[in-house]
Amino acid sequence: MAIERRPLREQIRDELMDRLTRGEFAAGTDVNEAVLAAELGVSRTPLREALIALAGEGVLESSQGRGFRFAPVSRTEFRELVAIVAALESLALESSDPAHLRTIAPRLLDLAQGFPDQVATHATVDRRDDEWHGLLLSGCSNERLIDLLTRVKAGMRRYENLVVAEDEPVARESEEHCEIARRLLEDDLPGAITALRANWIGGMERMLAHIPAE
Amino acid sequence: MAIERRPLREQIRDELMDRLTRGEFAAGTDVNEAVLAAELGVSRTPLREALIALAGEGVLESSQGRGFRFAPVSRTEFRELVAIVAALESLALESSDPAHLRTIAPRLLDLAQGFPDQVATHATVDRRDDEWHGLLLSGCSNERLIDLLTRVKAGMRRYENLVVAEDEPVARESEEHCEIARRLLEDDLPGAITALRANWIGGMERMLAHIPAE
DNA sequence: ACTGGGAATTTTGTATTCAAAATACATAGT
DNA sequence: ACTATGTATTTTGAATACAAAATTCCCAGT
Repeated sequence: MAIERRPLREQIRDELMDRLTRGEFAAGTDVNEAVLAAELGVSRTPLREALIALAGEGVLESSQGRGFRFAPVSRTEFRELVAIVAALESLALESSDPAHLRTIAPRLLDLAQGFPDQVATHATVDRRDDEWHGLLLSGCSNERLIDLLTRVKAGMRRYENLVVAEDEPVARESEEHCEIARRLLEDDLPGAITALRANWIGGMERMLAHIPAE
Repeated sequence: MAIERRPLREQIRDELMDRLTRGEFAAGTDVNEAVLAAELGVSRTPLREALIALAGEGVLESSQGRGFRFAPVSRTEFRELVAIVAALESLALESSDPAHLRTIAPRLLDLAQGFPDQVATHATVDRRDDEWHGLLLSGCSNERLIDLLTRVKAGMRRYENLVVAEDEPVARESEEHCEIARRLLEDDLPGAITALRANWIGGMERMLAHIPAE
């Protein structure tokens, strides 16, 4: 077994993202470095390094002398982020190998239809969604693009746990994914991209209902 | 006069980007933290914070125990970055207020035609180009997008000083900018976007000639 | 001459300390 | 009672100190 040795700052970053996804940090609240460092069992140095990395992704904000705070959420910013992700995923799809897309299309369709269970925690829905989009983009060889997408999506993570209960949205999302997969099956890349955009815009509007007006 | 007080890490980051743009750091070379910190007259702590921020932008890479190094250049990565920037600027243009675009179009045209001086250092050409694109995107209200573009472009900065001498490219660039401006004057947003994409792709190909095969 | 092993040295990663802001608190004055 | 001002406390920002790798260099052995 290859023992893994990653810098503490990266482990901390991941741990913080995990906690953020679990909704442990309220948007807009300050980070107390000493307290958080103690809680994680590390010193402030690597913690601050992790905080700076997260600030670069838009997860945190910082101001002179006042330290870091979890970035507040806003409808405007959410719309901005969705527009960016939609454009980037479109680019990723556009620059994917068509042959590969055809290969994964059936699996995408399966995944989209496959889990019709109504009872699903919000976290699992999101995880499944991430997985689906991950597969969709698996044929994109633009590494910087994939990297960028990952980071921008990290910046959106804090919006995920704003939605408390899911019901109709799951079905819609699933239907939209099917639509995209079907387009890919038919080798209709432009159609797939349009459907993908619609999926993001639609998901955004469904989500917006849960975000308080700023 | 309001005295400015910015964190050291940000000043260091800017200084490093400046030096990088001036070509003081060769791609692929290691950063010696102690030496660089001494040179800048700061301690390693804020320097490392700046390095981590720059690593998040792709300017630097890091690996466990081996510290930071300036990211090597590659034709592949350059193509990836250009594709990303082209897509993001397209989105920015697309989501700009058409009225505002019409307003700035004459100025864009002026700027594009205005400086036909053959003798221009590489740095001034780049600065002028940045300025032009900055004006082009000045009507984009998507702050996160502008932010992201700035960061991705920062990651491209190290490619700029690979070009040693300019000659024909300047004229081409200028001509392409005119084309974009003219489209905007005619309220032809889709046409402007297409021209913008062509501008990026064209600039990329001109640049690629100067990047050694990996 | 070349390879392998093992100190010595350098360099990074993390913790701790120190200094300077910012915040909270208390007290005096109105 | 409220504001203002000065002081204590907390918290961040930066520097230093320490520990753990990684690298270098040297020498023995083949």
